[in-house]
Amino acid sequence: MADVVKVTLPDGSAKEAPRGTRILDFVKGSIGAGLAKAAYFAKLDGEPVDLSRTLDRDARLEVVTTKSPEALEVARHDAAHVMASVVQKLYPGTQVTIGPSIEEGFYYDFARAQPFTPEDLEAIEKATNEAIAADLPFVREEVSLEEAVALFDGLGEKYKVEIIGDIARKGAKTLTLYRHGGWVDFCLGPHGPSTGRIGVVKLMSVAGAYWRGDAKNAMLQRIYGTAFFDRKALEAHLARLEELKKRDHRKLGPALGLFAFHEVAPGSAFWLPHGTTLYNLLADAMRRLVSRNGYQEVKTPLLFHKRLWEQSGHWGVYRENMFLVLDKESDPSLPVEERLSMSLKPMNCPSHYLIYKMARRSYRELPVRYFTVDVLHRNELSGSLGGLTRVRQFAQDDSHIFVMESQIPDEVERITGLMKTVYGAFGLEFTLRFSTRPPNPADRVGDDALWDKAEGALRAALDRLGLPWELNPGDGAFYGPKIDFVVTDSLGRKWQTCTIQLDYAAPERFDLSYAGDDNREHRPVVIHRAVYGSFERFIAILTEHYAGAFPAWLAPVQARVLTVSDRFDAWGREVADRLAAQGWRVELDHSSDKLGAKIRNAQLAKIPFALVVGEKEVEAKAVSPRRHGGADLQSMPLDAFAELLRREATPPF
RNA sequence: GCCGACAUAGCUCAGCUGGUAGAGCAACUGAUUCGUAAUCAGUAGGUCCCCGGUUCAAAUCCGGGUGUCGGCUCCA
Repeated sequence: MADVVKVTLPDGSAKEAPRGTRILDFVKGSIGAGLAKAAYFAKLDGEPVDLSRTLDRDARLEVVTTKSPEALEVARHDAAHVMASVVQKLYPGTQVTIGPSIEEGFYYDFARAQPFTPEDLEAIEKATNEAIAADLPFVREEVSLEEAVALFDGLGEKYKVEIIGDIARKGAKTLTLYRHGGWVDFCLGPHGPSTGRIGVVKLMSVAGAYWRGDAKNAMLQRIYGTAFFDRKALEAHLARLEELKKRDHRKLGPALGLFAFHEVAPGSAFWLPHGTTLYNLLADAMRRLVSRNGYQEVKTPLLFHKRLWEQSGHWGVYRENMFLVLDKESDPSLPVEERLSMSLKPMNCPSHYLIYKMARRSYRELPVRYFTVDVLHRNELSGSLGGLTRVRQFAQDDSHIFVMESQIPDEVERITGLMKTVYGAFGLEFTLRFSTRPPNPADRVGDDALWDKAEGALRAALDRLGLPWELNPGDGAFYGPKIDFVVTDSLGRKWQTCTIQLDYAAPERFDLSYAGDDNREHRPVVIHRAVYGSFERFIAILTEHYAGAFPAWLAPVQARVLTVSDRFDAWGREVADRLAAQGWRVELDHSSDKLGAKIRNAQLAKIPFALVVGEKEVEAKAVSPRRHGGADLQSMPLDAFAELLRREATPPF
């Protein structure tokens, strides 16, 4: 066996090193001191490893420096370890569980009878940063599972012992320990070289979290934090959080008169005049779009007898989420549970199936596309309600499309076309995620042949679209595979909005059929789809995306006329009236405020156009528009402004 | 639902260890008639989330409830 190993670098060049050389020493000696200083961890043949590991075989070596997002991810995991060590020092008797790095930071779950207070958090943060300053090396050690159990059992860490049991069941024989200072935890690694390299840690919040996320398990204390290599990056992150807070639809919605909540109706919004305008504009635009695309709008009952839900299967699996209603003519001697035999609909699908069944269908009329904007109710857990994104009452731009199997690819393409039109109009990027059958056959209906067919059809449709998509194996609905649209807003946040779901099960349950060209009965396939998703959630996304400054076509008030003084109110009034008569949404500010104040108020109300009217404008029968955001347009005749509105404020679809 | 925090005027917030509730903005009234992000003065506005308890006395302390917010596996 040669006592040198060949190390291939990312640029393709190869170097030799004595077998057993530490990666960090190799980098320092054979590549450069600068890289060694910036290095955080490394990859050997693509596998992440500590810099303290040795080169024992020929391998490709990639050095990951603190410039890489991957290094930050590792550093945050390092930070979780350091914080946990500090917590155990400060609060003896606290047990550790898990502490992963997450998208914007890290968390660590602790088992401790007493919750952490905000003051505790401050103390922990301070001590964590002190431990970082102490620059303790992370030391890796591999031990047998028996040794590990003995170690953690001895420390009284019963959650850790439980995790080791899981690891043993997965077939592992050894465990890697990481120590810093006198503290020890186990994890896959890698870690950075030492605590000092982490940078700066900021603790964000405490929260309860169930062990393994299951409400049946013990409640743990979770501490969320984040870490950055330098303070500046941390401050940028905190500034971004501030910006998010400013854009929060829960704040902007009531402030702009869009919607409000009241404690007598948790989870159900009151739509105020401006919000109702916005809601209706979105609904009207969608109605026009779908009616041009072969959809038929229908309205169905809100209240149904439970027999419908028994047939659809909801009564078994979804009953917890439905609002049940007492049938007062039911037998009073029956238990209340049985008298609650009516329910508010949580979904539109079954009623669309019933409409489909109200006539005998021919292959000639497929695809049949029903569209409904009706109020739906779902009884979400009180603790999960929040703003417009998690509500109990909402409406979807919901459709169910009945197709022959051969029509699936065309129909999916057609639906995706709608998505492109709509999301393009809002400047929202989206990516596609294809979810396939749940892995456990017990969690799905239909045999493998059916699933093969359904997945094949969706995949074929995806390929034809030519849009990039990623696979999300095993995440399909129990009745069929689906395509999810993940939208990215102006702040880079991702939202799962609409889905296209193939459903082979519902046609069976409801015995749906159509007469084919062979004059025999066939089963159609149902496609569930929504473009906005729910109006409530979509308005929340748009509000934050636009920071409340909606484009002119959507703005509840499109223009506000500002008179320079009340000598010009008559022309101001006429401007407002004439624009309103043409269907534009206009207000007049004839208060005795000075122009500067009127401008300011119009800006704060995020109205797209402020129309200044003074002496010049009266003489010229003109207005001087000023865009939200400050751009001052030249004075123009009123008709020219109306033309500008026609160009900019007409719904794009 | 569970864990934690919070709840004072329309909004943003102050109100110390218990002693008759305050500011700014908004609103209203008056004056001002003004050219691109705040004119001045005055007036009014409160079930201190709700229900109990302790106390001579509760926004404040205690208990219960409601609502809101942060969370409740991105799995060593």
